[in-house]
Amino acid sequence: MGIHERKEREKEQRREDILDAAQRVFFESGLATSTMDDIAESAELSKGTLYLYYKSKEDLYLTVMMRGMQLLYDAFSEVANSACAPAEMLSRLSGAYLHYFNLHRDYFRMMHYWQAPQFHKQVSEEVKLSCSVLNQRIWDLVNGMLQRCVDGEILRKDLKPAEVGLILWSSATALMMRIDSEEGIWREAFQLNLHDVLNLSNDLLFEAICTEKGRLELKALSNS
Amino acid sequence: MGIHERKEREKEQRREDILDAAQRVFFESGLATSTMDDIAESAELSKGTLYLYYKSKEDLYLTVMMRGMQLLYDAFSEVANSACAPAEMLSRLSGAYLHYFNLHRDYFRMMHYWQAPQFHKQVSEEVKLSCSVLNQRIWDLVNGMLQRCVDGEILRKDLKPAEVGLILWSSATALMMRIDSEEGIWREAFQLNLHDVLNLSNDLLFEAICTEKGRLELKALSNS
DNA sequence: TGAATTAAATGACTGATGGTCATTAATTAC
DNA sequence: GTAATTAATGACCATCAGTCATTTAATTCA
Repeated sequence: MGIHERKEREKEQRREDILDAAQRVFFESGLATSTMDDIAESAELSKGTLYLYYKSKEDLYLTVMMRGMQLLYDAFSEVANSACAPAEMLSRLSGAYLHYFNLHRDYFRMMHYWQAPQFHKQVSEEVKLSCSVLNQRIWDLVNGMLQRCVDGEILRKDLKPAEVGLILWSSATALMMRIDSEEGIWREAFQLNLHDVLNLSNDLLFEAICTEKGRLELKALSNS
Repeated sequence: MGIHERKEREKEQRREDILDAAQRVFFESGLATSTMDDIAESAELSKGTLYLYYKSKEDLYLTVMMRGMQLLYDAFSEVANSACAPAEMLSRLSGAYLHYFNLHRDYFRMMHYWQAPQFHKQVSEEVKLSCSVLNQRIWDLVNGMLQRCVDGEILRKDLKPAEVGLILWSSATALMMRIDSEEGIWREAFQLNLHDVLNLSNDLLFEAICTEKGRLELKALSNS
């Protein structure tokens, strides 16, 4: 009796269709100015139906955001699974995040909301938990890679992998946020190209956290 | 004819009273769950009156936030005006930001909203402009100090002051955001004290952006 | 096949809340 | 003391997230 299974599939499909519609609307208008009626119209469903699949607008927003987190996970995963030396892996990891930012700016932007609970009003515990779990998986993946860099004597042994990851991630993300919302201002007021600043910031930090061996290998990679 | 002036003063006072009330409510509940009725009640005024002084809830929120920006400006200003050597000034500047974060966490938190326009819905152009101007003044102040560090051969000559400022600011702020909302998670999941990570991140960056002279003077300061 | 049952979808409705405006109250001017 | 001006009010409006009684469609089973 495959009817039950077919129905499950259809339900899952509907969930995805709604998410597609929500994504279109949120990408277009942001959280504040998107309405559930807009999303319903875009999905060609009634508003009530949206609520059969998602508990609140904020849950829907964060569920779209999780697609973005999953893409980031996949990108990092590919780096982690590529059989390459630690130094190259570190370089690729950093490159993957930059690539993600340029390619998936909309998802990147949504992640701020997750980071700032003071703007949450109707986020369900389930969705909060799902986000946390996915977030944690990304960090575990990154920390694993960084641990391999420590073991391979690319990163200084006196630094914990999580510590290094957090430092690199923080400075890069904060600069990306600026690029996203204030790139023009910084170019005009201070003659600064924020993409260059981001590269510089990365270079400085790598310089500071790598072993001598790591510095040499990274330099060799960037010259090749 | 002092009546007109007295009225101006009273109006200004009322504006401040409303802002005090808004601050109490926003600090207590955040933007999303605070209501204009709450603020009106806290101010012992009718809701209509609030709108004689502020155009929208979001304007009110950002005006409270600007108090926080002004406090930061004042703190930085004090550092800039203290007659001390560039190295000590740099050290104090960094310390002032950390002190600000610990002392004025509520204001610090509000600043995320300003940084993320995708969550704006009713922010007026006037208030946006005021925020930008104040923001710019802070950056001018910081850049002036950093320029003095370059001139005093504390900071590397090949780095633009604005570049250095942005890099230091970005990494510190992103870590502070984590401390504010996820301190417990990082302590439990990764045995990381985020305050230590923040210090480490600062040390690494200072190491990378200072001249040899600067490194020595900063080390001397931290030992004294 | 068709009546009975279950499941899915609907959209009119409710409640909350940001924002408005005609009216009232208070102050000032003459 | 009265007219004119200014400030404050709160009932009201509009929007929109979220609900639920009803309808529609699909499935079961006699």
